Amino acid sequence: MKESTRVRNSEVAAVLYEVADLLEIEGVSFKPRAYRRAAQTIETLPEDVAALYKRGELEDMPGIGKSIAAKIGEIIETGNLTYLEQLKKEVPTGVEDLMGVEGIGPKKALLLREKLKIESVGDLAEAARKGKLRSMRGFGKKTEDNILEAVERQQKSPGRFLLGYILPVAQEIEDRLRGFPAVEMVSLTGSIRRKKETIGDVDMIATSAEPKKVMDFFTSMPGIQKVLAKGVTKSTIVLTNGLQVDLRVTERTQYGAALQYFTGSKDHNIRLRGLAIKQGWKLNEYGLTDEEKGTVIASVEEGDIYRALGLQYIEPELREDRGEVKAAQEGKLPDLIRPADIKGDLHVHTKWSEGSHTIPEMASTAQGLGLSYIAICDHAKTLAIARGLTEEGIREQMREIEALNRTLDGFTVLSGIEGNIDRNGKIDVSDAVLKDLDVVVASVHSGFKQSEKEMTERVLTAMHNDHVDIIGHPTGRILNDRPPYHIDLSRIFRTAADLSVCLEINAFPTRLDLSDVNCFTSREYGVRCSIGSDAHAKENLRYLAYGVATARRGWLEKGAIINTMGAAELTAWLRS
DNA sequence: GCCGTTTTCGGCCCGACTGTTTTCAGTCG
Repeated sequence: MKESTRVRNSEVAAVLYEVADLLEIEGVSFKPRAYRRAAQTIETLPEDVAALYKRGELEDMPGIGKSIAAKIGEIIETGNLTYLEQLKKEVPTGVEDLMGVEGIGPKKALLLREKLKIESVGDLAEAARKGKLRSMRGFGKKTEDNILEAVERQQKSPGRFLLGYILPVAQEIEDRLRGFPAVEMVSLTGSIRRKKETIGDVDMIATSAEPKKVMDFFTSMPGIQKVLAKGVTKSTIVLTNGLQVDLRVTERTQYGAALQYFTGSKDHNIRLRGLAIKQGWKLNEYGLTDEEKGTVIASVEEGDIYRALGLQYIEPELREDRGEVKAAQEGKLPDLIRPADIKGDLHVHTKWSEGSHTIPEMASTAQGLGLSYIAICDHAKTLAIARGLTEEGIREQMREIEALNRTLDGFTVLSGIEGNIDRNGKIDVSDAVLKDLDVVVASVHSGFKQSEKEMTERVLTAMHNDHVDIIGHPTGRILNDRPPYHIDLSRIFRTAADLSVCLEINAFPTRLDLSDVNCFTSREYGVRCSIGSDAHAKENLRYLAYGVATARRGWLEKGAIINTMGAAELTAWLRS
């Protein structure tokens, strides 16, 4: 197959996801889940789906049977899927958009389209303002008001919230609840506990003997824009920044079950329920129970539930139904990297280029965070916009670092650079300078529109430069803003493993690049990664934790991450 | 549409809350 027409795994997955969405609108049961599961399998495939297809091995993959395999074949052969085209014709235009509005599901969306000819969110707001919705069965004045408000919120909303920016906000609410006397235990749950890169809303649970008091407290905290729901055990608020927060209150004896249940993911829970059903048990937010005998098997602590189901404890970051339940059954879960394993930060900017703080300021903040080294990796000359360093500048900075290191105790500053990879794969710093630096990161900062072949060759060329240690933010994506550039990651992974060049897990909240899914597939190749905060100010150094979270979501162990080594061991390894 | 240590057909998670209803459907997670 020609390079230019090669269908990417992500594109095949996207088609399957769309089929799932459309089937869901049509009210078809079970099939949407089947298509989503298949899409997820394709997404996390360590190799090209086309290669698998050619070998006739598609049906060996989890969630892919005869029917979906044939459809994937059609996508690969023709770039199209007639089944999807047909579904698109069946589902009236606009219905998908309408379902994006809070409180509108498939039933209401179809009804609005059918009865009122509403095709867009704009139409919907217009009709609501004119009071046209309340005439329809199942709609009333209240529904109309809520829809209007939901549309307004949606229009103001910045999309999904980035983990790195929203976790501190969520933790503040958590602390506030913890400080309320009627609250016993409190925890974040949902996607924020699983440390997903973006968060739709924040879920939390608390235990209390007086749930009503807790609900009153929760729904009257400062900074609330609207209370969406307030019940005895469950309430939902919207903060002034548009963030939605759900709180569930349970009894202390059911804390573990609630924590497990509300942490999800949905697919992970469905799999667990399946295990429970096989035992003749039932699993819900109140506990794992044997209905026949009327006994509670586990509910107090989360770990009890996994144990009772015959599983190793599964860390929240792994609960995405990517094979973790099977691995836990077999006792083969990875021993995930922990934040405390990280000894240093391998991507730090300073005032020398576009950073806000000096080298000593960054070093002292890092030491305060428990790190024992940082690598100063400012931009080089090509990035004039970021005040990139000339070669003389780099030499001068190296002298400052050397002098600083003589004054530091128990901490080392490594000299480094974030070189720019030009369109031909050349680094904008000469070998003579590169060879004297401790750490060389090389990244793509421009020419994102190159073809996949060009981009891949470009980065491979950079990797073949003997002095390059790390490829920075390897896919160039910016969350909520810029998709990854087209690059053949399987070739990058293979070469990274062959040449012992590391791939960065850039921990900056807008990047998280490599992504969790990329990390997951990289394991198959034996790639080593580095985690770097890409800090542009001392306050950013804490972002390192989000890189660790991404690595954990990608099943990575300590050994896969080079900055779990101490400074001496690391520099020796980089030189070898 | 997939799957299987109850297996090749019959399952596939389940409860809270809202707003509309007069006993429940729709939505959400």
